[in-house]
Amino acid sequence: MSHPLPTTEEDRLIQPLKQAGLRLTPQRLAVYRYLAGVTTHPTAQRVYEALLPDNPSLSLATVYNTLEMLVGLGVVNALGAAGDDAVHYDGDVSPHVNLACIDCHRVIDLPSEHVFAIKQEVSERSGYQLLGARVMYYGVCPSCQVIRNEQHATA
Amino acid sequence: MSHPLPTTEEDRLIQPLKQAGLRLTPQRLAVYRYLAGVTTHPTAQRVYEALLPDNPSLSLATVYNTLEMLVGLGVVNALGAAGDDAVHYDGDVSPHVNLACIDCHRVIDLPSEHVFAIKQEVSERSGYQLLGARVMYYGVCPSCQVIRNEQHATA
DNA sequence: GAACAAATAAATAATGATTCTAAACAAGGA
DNA sequence: TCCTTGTTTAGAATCATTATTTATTTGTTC
Repeated sequence: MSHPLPTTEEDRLIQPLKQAGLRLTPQRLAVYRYLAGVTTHPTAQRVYEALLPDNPSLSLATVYNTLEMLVGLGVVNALGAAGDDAVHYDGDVSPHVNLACIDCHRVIDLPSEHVFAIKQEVSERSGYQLLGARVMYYGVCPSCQVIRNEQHATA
Repeated sequence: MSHPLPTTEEDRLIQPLKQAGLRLTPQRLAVYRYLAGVTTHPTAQRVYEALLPDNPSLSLATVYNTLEMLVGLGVVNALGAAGDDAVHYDGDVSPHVNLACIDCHRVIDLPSEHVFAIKQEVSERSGYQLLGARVMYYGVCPSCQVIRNEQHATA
């Protein structure tokens, strides 16, 4: 082939895997593809449920292991819990802000020019070997604010 | 008294408590004071252990309840886990960056001009009622990088 | 200041997300 | 093919966190 192939999810996963001496397995690809293809910020349980129909033999432990590995490779971010007590993951590792609602436990993205600057700041000054980021603000989303007000009025 | 009192930890806790209709108890003050007076980012368990000598009747459940409340009041930030699976808390709610090491699970602070800008950006654009922030980068700290290299050399 | 009511803390049990363990499986090299 | 190594699976175990129940404290009213 004389022209460059477009970058696929597969490509973005294979390189870091090789570099770490790890194999590309169907399970790993499936987990990564799912996270990369979705704009939500699912928990391990949700990833498992989403993949189960097409991967009937998939184990929840594998999802946990794979997510941990992907975080270690830096191709997925671990955002931590969002009011619930399950870790949410983000397949988008480009600098952006996450917003979590502590009532409905949903997490959304928010573009921001300044996160680029922070990332540079950190990687230059810290001496850390950076793996990922967790730029998350938490609070009550507009629709849950409405619900809270209704309940307050009722009570 | 004709001159203004200096702001103490107590003051910064009492106002939000009153506004929420909650009482100031010795336990709540102790937890808040500890977090506000420390530059580390302890877990609930650590807070409990630190306070136990002076508060022999303190219960771990109370620490959890209190921390959750303080987060809800916005006077403490919940940073999420740092490679371990325990939530770390930050008594410093002023905008700054946290850096977590996934090997030793320590979390440190890093000043940053840009976090101020992000916070404003988010609170203006999001429509969320913001309670706290979690601006955390994770990776391997310099001393744990050394340890990793040693192990690699040995193995 | 005693007696009541509401809020809070304590102790402990229960939950459930995550991790560990052991066994089966797959891939690659001699 | 056989062996070695890495990976997945299934289920048991762990342990941070939450819920529950009871006792204590606090604030209030007479």
